[in-house]
Amino acid sequence: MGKRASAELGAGRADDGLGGNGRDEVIYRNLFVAIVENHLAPGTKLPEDTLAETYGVSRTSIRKVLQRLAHERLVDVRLNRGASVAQPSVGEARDIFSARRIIECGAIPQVVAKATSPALEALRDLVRREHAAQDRGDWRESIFLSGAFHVELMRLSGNETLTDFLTQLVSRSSLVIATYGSPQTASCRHSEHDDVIEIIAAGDVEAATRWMDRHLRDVERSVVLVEEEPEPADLKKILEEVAQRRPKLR
Amino acid sequence: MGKRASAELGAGRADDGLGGNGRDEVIYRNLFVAIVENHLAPGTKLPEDTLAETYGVSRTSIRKVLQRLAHERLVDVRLNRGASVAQPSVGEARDIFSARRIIECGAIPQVVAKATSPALEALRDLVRREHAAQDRGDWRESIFLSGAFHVELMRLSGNETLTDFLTQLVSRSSLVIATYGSPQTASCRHSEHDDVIEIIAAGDVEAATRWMDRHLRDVERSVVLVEEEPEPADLKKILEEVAQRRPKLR
DNA sequence: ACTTCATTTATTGGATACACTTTTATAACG
DNA sequence: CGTTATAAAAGTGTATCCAATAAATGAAGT
Repeated sequence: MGKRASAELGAGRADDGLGGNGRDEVIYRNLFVAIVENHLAPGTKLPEDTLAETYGVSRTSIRKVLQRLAHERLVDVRLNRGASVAQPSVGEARDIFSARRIIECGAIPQVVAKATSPALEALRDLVRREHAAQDRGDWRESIFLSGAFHVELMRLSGNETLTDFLTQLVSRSSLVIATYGSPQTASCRHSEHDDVIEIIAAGDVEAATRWMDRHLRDVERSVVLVEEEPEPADLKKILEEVAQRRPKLR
Repeated sequence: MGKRASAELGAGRADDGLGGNGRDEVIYRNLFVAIVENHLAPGTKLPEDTLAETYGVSRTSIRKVLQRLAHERLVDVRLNRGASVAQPSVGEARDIFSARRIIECGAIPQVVAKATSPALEALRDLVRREHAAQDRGDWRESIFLSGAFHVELMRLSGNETLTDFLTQLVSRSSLVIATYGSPQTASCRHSEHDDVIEIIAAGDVEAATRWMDRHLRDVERSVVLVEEEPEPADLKKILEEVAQRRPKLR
């Protein structure tokens, strides 16, 4: 895993309005990256004791971090049942992408208006790194940088509130990608990010908006696809079926 | 203060993905309403001990609630300095209203598409209550219900994620109104909420979008107005001026 | 009298301890 | 052999305790 690009994907600012103490900020970022880059699969339990030992702090600090991640909907916390990596439902996934279309397209005018040359160059660099990651087959980094691109684009609008919202939507998108959709599906094709930079540089609001809408619909279509059953897991039945196919243990 | 309308203004759902235990959920809602209805002025310190005694729980639970409110940007938490009711900056205020325009206008198509008769009737009832509060001069309830209207309108879209975002934006708007802007300015005039219901009932997406944009710009203009200085509080000067006006103590 | 420095007080950050709930393991029973 | 009941284990929820930091008070010096 190369040098981290956490800075770009926000993950909450250093001073975030919360009382981030530096130490638990590090813990937060670690968990955040672990979840968003899919090192921790959706549904994975996150026991407080384990995390506390891992990071050499007490459960108190861990709980704070988990609460924060829960509020960002990256983990589920159920009463007396602890925290686990969130598993977005299909409906949730649709909401997320719908929200992204509305917000990212809606902010395009301000993004175009405030886009400066150096800012665009920074975006180009981000895309370069994204392509590099893709070429070397590092799909985790690739997805990560792809998300960072969208967030940084939004940051150009100068609207911190919207940027925070989008940061959350983008990280949740990563969870959606991890839950539904095959790895290569999401990361490989959609790297037309170069295009939109030039459209924005040209100052064409209409075209940029249309591009963004199409782009997001493409990503969504390539991922959500199947409405799968809630999976109460007829474990018994499944095992019986398998057993019938292989009547004896060889 | 009449029966509360907390349900409408969200304030986080009962099961919110966090481990809301019922007890601290009550505490959260209390504080939430107190802040949004401006019973607690922006900048008010919120000492943990005081709150703990008030609600008869330990500081631990209070801290959890404060963290949550901090994440929703209704309180500021600074390291080793505790929590206080947030004071949105002018820039923040602008961002909030800008975000609201993008999100609320952007969601109009889905709102119109999914609006049902009973849903619209519920909205009309909300407006009736808003007018009632206005007529009796209860500007707190009035502002509260006005916000609830926007949130409930968004809820019609069926997009929970966007509804959550808007809930946060609306409550922060209340803080902005409390910080800048005179009470009657904000609550009195803008009760054209009836109009948009009929436009939506008629299914006119274009008109509804235009209405919403104009409405939100009106609200913003009536509130933010002045870019005021950071107020390092020339306490001394102020007191001297007062002293000069009243040279002797009676 | 005003400023500066030291001490005291108040308040927060974080760790530990204990009560309670859920889950797992074990044993008794059908 | 499978099912249910009981007991142990693991894990979470909350309160309390101690250390660290910031605010407030008071003293000394200019």
